[in-house]
Amino acid sequence: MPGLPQSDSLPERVYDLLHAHWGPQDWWPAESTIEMIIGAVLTQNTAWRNVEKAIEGLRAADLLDGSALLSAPEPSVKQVIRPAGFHNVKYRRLMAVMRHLADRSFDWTWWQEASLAEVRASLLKVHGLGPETADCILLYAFSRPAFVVDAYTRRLFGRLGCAWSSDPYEDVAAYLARDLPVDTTLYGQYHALIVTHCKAVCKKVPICQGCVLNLLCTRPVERNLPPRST
DNA sequence: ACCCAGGGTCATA
DNA sequence: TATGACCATGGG
Repeated sequence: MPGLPQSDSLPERVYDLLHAHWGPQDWWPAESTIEMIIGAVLTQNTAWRNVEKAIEGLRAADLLDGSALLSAPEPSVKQVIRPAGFHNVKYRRLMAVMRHLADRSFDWTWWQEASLAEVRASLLKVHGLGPETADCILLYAFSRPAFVVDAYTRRLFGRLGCAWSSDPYEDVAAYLARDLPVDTTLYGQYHALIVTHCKAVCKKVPICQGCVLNLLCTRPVERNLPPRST
């Protein structure tokens, strides 16, 4: 209906409500690019407070540094990251990422200047970096407009009637970003707001009383992703 | 004694 | 290709 005001899409409405309620989020909590990347690996399926302990341990040991991490003794690194869990797996993943970054001498020029698709593909080649971790790094370490989809995102939109539980990551991201401006700051805020919101009120057990999205929650409708064009 | 957390990989059917 | 097990620790 041309001429009539277009109603906002669901992702836009959710963003507006979350931003109005929780305010601007200060993300990613890291003092350097390498610290952000290390944190992105350590926080895989792990509560952030446990990651903080590991990161502070690394900081105290002067290990928030790619070269230092690569040359540090394996047992000592594992000991320090132990609070973040999965230390054997995460040690291997950290080393794999650091070696990958060492290929470009821990210089960020290429990461900042190559196309988003190229950088994403490069990150995904690293064993232990999946789509979510790669997009977090793209978004928060390299300020690229990569839309992050995590379990909270699926849960939150699931509450709003979106039947996405098993749709591919890229499909969900493409749908959510479709009606949003391509904007790094916006994407960064969006992901942070979803995490903040879900940690507070959108737990696995539904708590929709008093939730800021209650207006949207009241009448869940099946919202399936459109069929993939390819 | 459960369940959960800012995922990803691998083996199996 | 689609589930399930596994990885490990700390807090509720």
